[in-house]
Amino acid sequence: MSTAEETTGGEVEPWEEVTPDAARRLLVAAVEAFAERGYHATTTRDIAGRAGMSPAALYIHYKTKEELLHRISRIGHDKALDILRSAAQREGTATERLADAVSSFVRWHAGRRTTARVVQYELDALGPEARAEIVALRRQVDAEVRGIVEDGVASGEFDVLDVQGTTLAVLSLCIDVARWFTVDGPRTPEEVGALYADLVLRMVGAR
Amino acid sequence: MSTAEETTGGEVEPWEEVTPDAARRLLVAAVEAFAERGYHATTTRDIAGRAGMSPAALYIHYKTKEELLHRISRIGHDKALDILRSAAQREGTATERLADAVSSFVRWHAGRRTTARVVQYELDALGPEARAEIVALRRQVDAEVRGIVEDGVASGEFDVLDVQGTTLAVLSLCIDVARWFTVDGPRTPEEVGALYADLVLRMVGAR
DNA sequence: GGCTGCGCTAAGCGCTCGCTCACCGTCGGC
DNA sequence: GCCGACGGTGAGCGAGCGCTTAGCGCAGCC
Repeated sequence: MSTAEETTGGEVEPWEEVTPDAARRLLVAAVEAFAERGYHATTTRDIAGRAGMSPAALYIHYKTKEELLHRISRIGHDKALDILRSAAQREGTATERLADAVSSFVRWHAGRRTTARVVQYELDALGPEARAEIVALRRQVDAEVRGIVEDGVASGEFDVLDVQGTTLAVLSLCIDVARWFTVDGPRTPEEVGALYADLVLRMVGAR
Repeated sequence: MSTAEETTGGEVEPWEEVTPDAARRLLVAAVEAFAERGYHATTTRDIAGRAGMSPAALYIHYKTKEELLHRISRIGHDKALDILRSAAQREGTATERLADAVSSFVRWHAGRRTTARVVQYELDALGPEARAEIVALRRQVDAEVRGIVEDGVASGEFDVLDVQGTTLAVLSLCIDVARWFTVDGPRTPEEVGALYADLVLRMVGAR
């Protein structure tokens, strides 16, 4: 496994699905700007400038500034869901699968922190239709984690009183990594992933 | 204990320290607007409108829109720190104090969710000086929780490998309540507080 | 070599933003 | 009964926003 994969939860080259090249450069610039300043504080001139283009160029590839956020959010949620599904569907005990899910999910939130910030914290800036689409993806994210917790309870591996509440707390813990993590900090994404996997196994009372 | 106190972590009447009355009405309106839409998406016209005043009235009581955010953030952080200090300094075992700290901190984040959202998620909208002041308060918040965890480790009540990392995770878990909690949800602030206190005691390996 | 289509830019439109200013009603002190 | 202080308003300023449009340079085709 390459270093890039280790810090991105399996993501080799991000945004490679966005074409043509100019559209990808604009999208990457938007991710950086949105993560740094927030969607509403970011101007289309700032995005275009970071991509080395004129403000008008943005509107050749995207209809509006909101469409840019929508695309980022959609691709990011797909990726996050992918990561959790890979962990949930692998072979192994519920304990192993939960630890894998948490550590890779956390590695993604820390390693690709700019993307994760936009994905997790700029949801409210989307219009009703786009938000509804993303909320549906988030429900699937919740379902994946809840499934592993339920498996662990059923097999007697876990000791959990409130499955839905505990699932919510586990996801909440992972998601908030995108808020506080910084590359200047004392921990690598891998270390945070390992620490969090341990903490979550304690939360579910894994034996 | 009254219902108001139960859902606000001891806060009887919020913002009573803000005078005169018009300044408090503007500030309460700003908290609602910032929590709902975010600082940058909120206009001074919106804030004034919610307070039943003209846009110009805002500038009689506050120098800028940012000063409003600063005051909200400062008062909110003071309150949050108060809540944690009360729990940390009470008599009892580290286990009891940590459970008390987490449940009351979470009750505040859930019960006064609008305030907590602004306090926890609009920090980046502040200028450098104001942000530095708030960051110092947040370090004190961290120190309070870390103190309890260290006490528990010293007394043998807790089993924690990484004290700083675990403290960070505990606080992160509590803070993120402000993001997902809603009054329409299935849980009351008290229920979330109790659930989270239990989860945190598991995280620190309380016997 | 001339033509066409496309990615891109320079300029700028209409609008709304944070904020200001000239003015006004009310109320306590004398 | 008049006056100054103060909290408030209506109108609007300059700036910067998201987005549009007319036109330009260049690669590909005949």
